[in-house]
Amino acid sequence: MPSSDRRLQPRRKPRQIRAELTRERILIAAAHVFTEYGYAAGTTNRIAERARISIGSLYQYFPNKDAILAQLLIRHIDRGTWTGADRLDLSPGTLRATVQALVRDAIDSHSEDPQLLRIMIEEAPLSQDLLDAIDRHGRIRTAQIRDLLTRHPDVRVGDVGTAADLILFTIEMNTHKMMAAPGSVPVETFAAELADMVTRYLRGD
Amino acid sequence: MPSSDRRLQPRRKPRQIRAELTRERILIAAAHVFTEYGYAAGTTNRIAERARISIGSLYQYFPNKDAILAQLLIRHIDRGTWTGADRLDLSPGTLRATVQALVRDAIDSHSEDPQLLRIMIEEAPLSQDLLDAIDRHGRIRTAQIRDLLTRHPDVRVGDVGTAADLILFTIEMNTHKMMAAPGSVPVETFAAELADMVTRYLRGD
DNA sequence: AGAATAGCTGAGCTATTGCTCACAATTACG
DNA sequence: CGTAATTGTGAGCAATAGCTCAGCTATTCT
Repeated sequence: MPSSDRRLQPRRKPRQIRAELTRERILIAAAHVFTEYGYAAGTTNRIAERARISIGSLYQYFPNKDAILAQLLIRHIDRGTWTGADRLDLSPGTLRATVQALVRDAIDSHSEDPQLLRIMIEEAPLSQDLLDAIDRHGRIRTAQIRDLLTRHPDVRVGDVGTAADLILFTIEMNTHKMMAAPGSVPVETFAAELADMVTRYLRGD
Repeated sequence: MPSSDRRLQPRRKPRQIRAELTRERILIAAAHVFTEYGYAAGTTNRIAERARISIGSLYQYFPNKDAILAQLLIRHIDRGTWTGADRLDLSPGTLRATVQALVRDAIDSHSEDPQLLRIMIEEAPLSQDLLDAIDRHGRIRTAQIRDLLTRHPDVRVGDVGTAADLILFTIEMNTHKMMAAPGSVPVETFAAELADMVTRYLRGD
């Protein structure tokens, strides 16, 4: 599934180890700079400075600023610390535990660098390709959850598709908020309440 | 509670009707331009052009670009089509209806211009004053909901404060998503499921 | 070693943006 | 009227951004 957007492709493929290292330093620096300054104020010159390479080098591996952030986001999506839905427990009486596993997954995927993730999602001007990639990822997850809801004996909701959308988004956003603005409520407490809400919903009274 | 941030105050107070009209045209144009181009690409010159006034006039009523968007957001907050919590039904067996009223409020406050609201919240560099205003508004709502949860006979949750935070945010974000990306699911269906989820949570099994 | 290739540099070009200011036009008011 | 106050104008300034390119250095290959 190759990206069709030329504007996100590097102009040169690194052929030496040195080059690969430079590319990596750029990405690491970019993550730091975006986190610290946000996307708009995270200039390419600042990234190059932080990576201790010249601005010219940066533009040998990334055709433009967007491509740098795109690469970071792609990596985050691909890494996907996602508990395969098929590995989740489907026996009766375990719905609560199943939901808790979902919540934990969400927390895990946010705990690495919540600030950067927030910037990538909220501030960045995402290209159509990126949006497609995110969408694809979302569809896969939704399908998995829908399948899980269909097969779990304790689940009683009207439309499984709607329910899957609803709980995925709810878990995602609440986790996102919790990680981005920490301190207001203990993580464990909030996670437990969140799991409660979803569980009670799925059990259908 | 006057704003202390000088950078958001207009430099001149309009004294003639003509001036008031100009100010209004700027705000209307800004709403359109921000909606169409986003915040970063919605330049002040574009706003002036659309309002059919000169860029100089724009800067007589707003000290900078941020102030324009701040004014739009303030207005949205102040308008607040908010069903007073005290007007909500607290008699037993009506929890479902009460929650539905909350969901409807959220939908109403988003339906006017969801795209603009998204931009204001997600793209704009909000000043501390703005953030404070939003925070204040949020606290008031949270307090109202907490009060409601405490007094409603059908509500059975552990910590009322956490529950209030959780359901307000969940309703807000799900509504936000539904209005911003329309078409995927019928609004009524989604709203009903959302209300179901919250209701079942609050009833505590 | 020497040529060829790959990688790196950074001054500065081009484009754009938020915003100013000297001035003109309009309105208020005696 | 005539004068002062208010409102409106828009060329252009200063700052900053993304990005290029001519030339340098490092590595690889024969």
